[in-house]
Amino acid sequence: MSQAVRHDAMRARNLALVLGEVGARGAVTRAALAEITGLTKTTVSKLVGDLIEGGLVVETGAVRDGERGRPGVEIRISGRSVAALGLEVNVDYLSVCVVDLARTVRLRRTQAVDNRAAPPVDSIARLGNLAANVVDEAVEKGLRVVGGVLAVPGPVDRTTGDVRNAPNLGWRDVPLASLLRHFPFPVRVENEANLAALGELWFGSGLPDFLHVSGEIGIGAGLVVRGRLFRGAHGFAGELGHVVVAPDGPQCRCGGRGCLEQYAGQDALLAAAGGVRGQLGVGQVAQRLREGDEKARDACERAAWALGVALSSAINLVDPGAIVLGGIYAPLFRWIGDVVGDTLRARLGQMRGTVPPVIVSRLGAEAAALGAAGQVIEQVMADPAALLHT
Amino acid sequence: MSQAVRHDAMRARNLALVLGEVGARGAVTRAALAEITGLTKTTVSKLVGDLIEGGLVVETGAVRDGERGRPGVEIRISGRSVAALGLEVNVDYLSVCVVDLARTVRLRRTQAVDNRAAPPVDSIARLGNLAANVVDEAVEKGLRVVGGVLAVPGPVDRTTGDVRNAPNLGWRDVPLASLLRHFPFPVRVENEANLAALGELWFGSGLPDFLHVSGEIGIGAGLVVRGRLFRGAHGFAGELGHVVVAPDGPQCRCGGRGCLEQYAGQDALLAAAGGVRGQLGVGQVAQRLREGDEKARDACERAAWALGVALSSAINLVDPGAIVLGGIYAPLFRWIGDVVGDTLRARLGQMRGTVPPVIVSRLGAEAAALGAAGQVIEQVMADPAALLHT
DNA sequence: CGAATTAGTCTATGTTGTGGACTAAATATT
DNA sequence: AATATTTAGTCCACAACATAGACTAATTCG
Repeated sequence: MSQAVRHDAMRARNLALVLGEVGARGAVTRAALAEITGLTKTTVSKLVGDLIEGGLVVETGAVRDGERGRPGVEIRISGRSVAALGLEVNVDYLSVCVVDLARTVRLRRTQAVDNRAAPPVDSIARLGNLAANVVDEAVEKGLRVVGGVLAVPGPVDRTTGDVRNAPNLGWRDVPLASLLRHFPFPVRVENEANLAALGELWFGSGLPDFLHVSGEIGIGAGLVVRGRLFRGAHGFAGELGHVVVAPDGPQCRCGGRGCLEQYAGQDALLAAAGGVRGQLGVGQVAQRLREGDEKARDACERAAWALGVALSSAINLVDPGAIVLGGIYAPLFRWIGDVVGDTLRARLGQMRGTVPPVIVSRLGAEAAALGAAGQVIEQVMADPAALLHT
Repeated sequence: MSQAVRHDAMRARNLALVLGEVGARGAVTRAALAEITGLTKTTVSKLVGDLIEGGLVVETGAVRDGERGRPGVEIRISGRSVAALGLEVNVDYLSVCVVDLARTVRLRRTQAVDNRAAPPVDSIARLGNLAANVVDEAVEKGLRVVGGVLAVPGPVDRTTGDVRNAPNLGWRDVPLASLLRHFPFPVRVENEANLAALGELWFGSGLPDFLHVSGEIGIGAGLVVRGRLFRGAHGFAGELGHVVVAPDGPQCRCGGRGCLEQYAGQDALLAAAGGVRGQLGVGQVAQRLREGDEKARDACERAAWALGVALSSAINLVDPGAIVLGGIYAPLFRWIGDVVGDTLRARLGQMRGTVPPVIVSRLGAEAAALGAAGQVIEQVMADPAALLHT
């Protein structure tokens, strides 16, 4: 519910407005900020003063742009004080990163571990260590880590922050509170597919509207509309893997039949490409494709067709601005992108003038960890006043 | 983009906050409002004073609740001053209504016309007349009509307000500006499925989260999340009719195959129920069903199964809080509701703890016109200051 | 009937943004 | 080279709005 607006809330909003404009434009003078925001020069000066004092922005010297008149002083987001921690547990690796307020990745560590084999407690402890080291390093660099978000591959209970069920990890009711309380700043938990989409938003293509598809063992999707994540009524939106491709298709572990996952999930794709389960990785499939392996090519085509079918349903329902393929689809994009696009055009082209473009994510496995850190940064950008007064 | 907050914006927001609280609770005293909103009694008194002066709320006498202390004076939304016009063009009828700020329907007129047969200009003129009469009557009742929204069955260009293509009506590039400028208040155009969903939100079940399915010739859906309509990147979200049921199913007019519309659209349903096209209405099908007609029953079952399949994809993607069936599915609900529910449970039950309930819309053909008027009311509630200062 | 209690108003005060005057620092003009 | 013009940023008096607490009003309890 929206809250009452008092003087402090007014100030908080205007601070966020100015900070957001600085972030969006990279470097702006106070005078330009006044014109953009509609606030007076006086007010902008005061707001910028507070932001500088809080270390959120810095003056970067006068601009000599050849225009006449006194040159303005450019203001930029400061990357030297506030930072955020991103954490990720996934099936076969752990990853942490520290991102500063200017959205520069300052530190990152990835550790290959089979988290299905290890008990959850061990994985959590290992991640905790990794993160503690990275945070120490960040502090040495003069950064102030103000928050963290942990990405887990499965639905997260939005109220408690616990993981109810992460089938890919084999986790069930894992209480993450112990890990999260380990730090001197708040740490939240969030679904990995959602965070990968946000990673793409803040560190990838820069598009404000898209559906990001994370192909892994399951297939998740994160919908970003006008720069904001769509979560649905309970926070479970984006289960693209169980969208129907063929209602009488192969049995799926979800209880349904013919779900996308059975055609384009990692296991289905690898099996169709001719690997014994667990013996073949996506990297090797890409290698075989480069060598012209027909079985691998057919497997990709089938997966891409199914992905196109499921995405055509998704586009009809949620009308995304673009489709971004990530996860295992990124390395395979050369062999699936066109088939997906063709399938979409065949099913949607007549109805809509334009079909959303299908593009590949340039972010690798770190997408979710980046999105996690980015979410903290976003929170600071949305309410800088919260940081200034404490 | 969020705007700068000045004193007037602060006031505007607090006015909206107070008005919204009055609307949500039906009747509240100033003292209760102060406690609810966190504003001081002084401020609430001033805000309420302005709202009373503007005719948006009224005092309805002291409450004698048996508690000790001075009794408070209850404030309610006033239905006696501000009102909104809802208009709807559909395939076989025109409909207009006037709704007051208390969301009471004050006037409504429906006219059966075959708008496919008539040229668009005639339909528009007829609707204009109908609306002008109703507005006159409203004015006689002392109401001040502050805005209107027109519902059309097809995608609307959000920027110009023109209808690009309404296949069910046979309309193409119909410029509605002439009709819309006819009134001394602004009139916008909006998609009928979206407005039907909003009608359900404000005049129906009262749920804040649901997917409303408008079964007509096409099948549209409107997604409401936390009391707000989800539109997607271009405003074309909710095309449930072209969600894939079977990728190699019957050819659809959209260019795809096996779209939901081919199984559960009005034409498909009536054809399967044994009618020659145009000879049988939904009402008669319901009659036959009551009489135990097997062909009609099988047709409904097949449509319901397909609807369940498509909805399971939709639920996986957008995670709605409930499914509300409207349009032609409302009179047929007795014969399709269970099959839809069973299909959903079979496909989703294992994955999610609970499957969204499938309920029937209690609103009839007026859903969209009500939603249209409701949208104007909502706008007033969201920014009452805009009305007060002019 | 007076004490206690709650509703609502009134007045002085504080916080924030505004608008215009003012100072500062550059380029253009003479 | 000196002066005018232009733009950036600061300063100060003022206005808008919310706050806090005193005050008045209207009720129930004892």
